[in-house]
Amino acid sequence: MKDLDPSIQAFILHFGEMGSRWGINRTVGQIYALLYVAEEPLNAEQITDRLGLSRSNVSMGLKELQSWRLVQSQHIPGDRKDYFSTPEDVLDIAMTLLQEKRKRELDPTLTLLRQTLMESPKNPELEHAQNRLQDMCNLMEQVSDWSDDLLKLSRSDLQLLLRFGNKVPRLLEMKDKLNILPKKQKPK
Amino acid sequence: MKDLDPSIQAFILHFGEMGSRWGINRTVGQIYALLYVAEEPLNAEQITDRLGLSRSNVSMGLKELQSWRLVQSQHIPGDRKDYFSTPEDVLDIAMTLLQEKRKRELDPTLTLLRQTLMESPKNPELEHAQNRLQDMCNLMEQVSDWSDDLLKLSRSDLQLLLRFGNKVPRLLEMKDKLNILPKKQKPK
DNA sequence: TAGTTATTTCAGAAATTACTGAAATTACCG
DNA sequence: CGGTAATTTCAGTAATTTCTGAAATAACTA
Repeated sequence: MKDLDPSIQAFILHFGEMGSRWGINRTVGQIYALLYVAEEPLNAEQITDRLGLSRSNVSMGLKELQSWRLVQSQHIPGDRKDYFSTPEDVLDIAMTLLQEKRKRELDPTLTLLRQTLMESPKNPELEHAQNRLQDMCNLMEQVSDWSDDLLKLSRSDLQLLLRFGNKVPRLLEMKDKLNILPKKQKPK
Repeated sequence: MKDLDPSIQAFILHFGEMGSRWGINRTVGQIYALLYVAEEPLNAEQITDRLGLSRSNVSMGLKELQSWRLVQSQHIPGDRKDYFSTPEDVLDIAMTLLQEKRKRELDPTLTLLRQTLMESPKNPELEHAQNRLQDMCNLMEQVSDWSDDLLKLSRSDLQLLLRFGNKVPRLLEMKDKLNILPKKQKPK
């Protein structure tokens, strides 16, 4: 791993190792980390050199990261190479991650659950199972709706909400007291 | 896979396949799914039989699930075997998951980032990198604090919050208008 | 306690996933 | 177009992870 300060190197290696927990592989984690701290967009060759990976591996890794929308590519006029970079804004990054994770880790299961719950149970054991699936389905739908709503918030509302933290419960109390949100009202 | 209704079988297989995306393996996913829909706690042998896995694999899978606190074991008087089950309440399950995911997927990185940010940058390139890491660190800390607060909520507040969904932004507006939250807690 | 049953461990096998280099494809330029 | 540089694909290999069966350990009972 060439030309990299030890602390940056440590960061890149860490992302590589965490990659497997996060559902990407080591290479992909490293490429992301490198691009994330880079001052300028980098081309595939530069990435290959700095990380000591094969060119083809870098190509595949970049493709993967693009499929997550975590890196973007751009052309620099007068240069044939593709240059890659990560979005500046960490909140944007987090929202993209939320969206992609939901798509990959939640939606498929939600689909299956809804499908399964269409059938009517034929015996007590099945009925119990269906109840369990219904519980899971309900919760996942709520989480899914929540994340939808999050994704629609403006940047400033998002920041506000994040900074709120432990004050959310107090907001909830407030709602009771002030009776602002009608109990059964549909979303507009 | 014996004695299982096709729809339940589909559910178990699906959990097995999703397992790899969720950071557990197929076997662990299947065991969890089976226990989740079971009417009664099951012992390791029953799991082995119904899923067609090796006894040792089931043992390891159960250990893994216990390390996630997603299944609990209990003794049934007069029976030597251990019986395993999942918590009843899906909200409990979700909160456990949140806690464990944070511990495994967020905390280690937060630790590394904080460590790295102790050092002072020696050149412009490093300074840029440190700024990037600082941004990431701040966001992750906010997410971490948020989840802490979530975990402290009562069941009923949690349910309320979940059902809220898209009304959260309205709450945020409200906060401005009503000036309820003390300003002393200015986030740094 | 010895005898029995249940569980865990672990080394090797099997399966899966990641990585590489060579070849094919694409993109660009004159 | 033809030539060149950049990228992607893909078959084979390497590395990693998962799974198994046998052996060791632990838990219980008479």
